[in-house]
Amino acid sequence: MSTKIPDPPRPTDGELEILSVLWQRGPSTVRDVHEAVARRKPTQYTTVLKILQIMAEKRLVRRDERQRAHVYAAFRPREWTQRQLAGDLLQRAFGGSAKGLILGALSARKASPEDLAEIRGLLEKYEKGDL
Amino acid sequence: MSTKIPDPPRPTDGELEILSVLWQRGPSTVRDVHEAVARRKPTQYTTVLKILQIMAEKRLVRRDERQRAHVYAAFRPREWTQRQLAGDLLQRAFGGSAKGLILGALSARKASPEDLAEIRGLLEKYEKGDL
DNA sequence: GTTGACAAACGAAGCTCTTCGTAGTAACGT
DNA sequence: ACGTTACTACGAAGAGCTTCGTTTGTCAAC
Repeated sequence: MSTKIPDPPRPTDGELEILSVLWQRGPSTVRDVHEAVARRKPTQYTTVLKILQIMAEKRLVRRDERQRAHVYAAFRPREWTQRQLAGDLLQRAFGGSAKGLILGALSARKASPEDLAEIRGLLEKYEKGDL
Repeated sequence: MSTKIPDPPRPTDGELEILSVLWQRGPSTVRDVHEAVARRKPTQYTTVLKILQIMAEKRLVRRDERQRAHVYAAFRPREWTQRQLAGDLLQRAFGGSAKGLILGALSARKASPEDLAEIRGLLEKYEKGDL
């Protein structure tokens, strides 16, 4: 019998910013995260710490307390959370129409030819059911 | 010289729910919106009213007060807001990678063959710069 | 005009998110 | 041992979102 782990809630803006750092850096101390965050936005060390603590309660991150400087890591893989967020927005703002969301994504930001090629690849994979 | 209208802020969850109703129904009274919302989630009339009032302040909706029952309408076209939301999530959660967002959208929700065909159409249009 | 209905407006409470100051605590160098 | 540094923990304030009860205003019918 497996321990049931409820899905974590949708991360807030601040939490997502921190998750992005963890996705990029891998398991990190508060100091690491703070440095990364503060580079883009003046932020207090304890603010980052507090958010990370709350995220740990919410199971958005996992905390390793074996060292004095605790090490935090994203609880779910990046892809999992991203899929969650995409699906959530899809549902809430696009009435479930993937077409609409993709149109929005394409028009909101320039995609390179390489991106487009990759996207085509995704479509083919998807049609074959490989996704 | 045109009067500058600042972009409205990103709608909250509750606001987006109401926007969806307005997108679907077009300009509506509070009563109309409330009926639509209450069908999916027990909600008080005055709650919907309050949120609509706040949305009017934020310029998320426009209010026509000529009738006793004020008529509310989305301030920006649906497509505009959707593009905004897609771009925002793209930036915040996918590091600007449209590929990632599209992958997320596809894997989060089943897309029909017709959808896929339309998406291909979008890609072609996009490559031609028609978007 | 008084009453009844329906609508907007107001005010407050509860909650979450964010932020920061401060206090406590463990490790380290001298 | 002592003071300094680095880190966690705690508490509270401020803002925004949501919710709802209550009040105010308007209109029409009698």
